[in-house]
Amino acid sequence: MENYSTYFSSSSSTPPTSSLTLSMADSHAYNELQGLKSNGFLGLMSQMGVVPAVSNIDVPQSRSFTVGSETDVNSGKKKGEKKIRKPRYAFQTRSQVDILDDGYRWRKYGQKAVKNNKFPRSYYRCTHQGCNVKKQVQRLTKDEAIVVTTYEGMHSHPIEKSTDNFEHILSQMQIYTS
DNA sequence: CGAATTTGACCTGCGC
DNA sequence: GCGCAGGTCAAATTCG
Repeated sequence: MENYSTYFSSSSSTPPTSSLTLSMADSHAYNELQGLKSNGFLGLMSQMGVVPAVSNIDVPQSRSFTVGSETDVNSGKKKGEKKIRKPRYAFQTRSQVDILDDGYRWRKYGQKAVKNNKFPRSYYRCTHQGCNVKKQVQRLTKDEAIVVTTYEGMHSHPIEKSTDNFEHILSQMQIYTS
């Protein structure tokens, strides 16, 4: 069921916010694309010459995106290891479905309703062992056609499914890099 | 039968 | 210190 794509073609009467809006959380600290070279989805984008950009995501409530801070989930007691920065990459995608299959296998582990959003936010985790990549999918309450997918972490394993399909989808999308 | 989803509870950080 | 909001866990349930 590859229901995504579709909307990307209708670029005629759609505002700049439509299509795909690529944005990086906290470019300030991660503009070096550490490890972004060839890691599945993100790597794919860098191959296409996509440059991380900010200021594309227009979030009225900054609460929605806690960017600029390490998502260290170490509760209270941390092992005192090196500060592992946790970059998060947000993607605004115009799609009618929430599930944007990027080739990896995700297991949903939670769903919460956001305060200023009438739509719930879904939390996914990569099912690969040792792969702690997380992603959360959220829909904008203003434009329910916009789905924001936030990736957290990097995959350290090959994609399980054929990327060809996704590449094809990407080719249909317009990526704004400002 | 195993894997993935669902859903409420629980935990933690932050603001007041 | 309390309450709110976001994030995660885990048991039960459903699906393939």
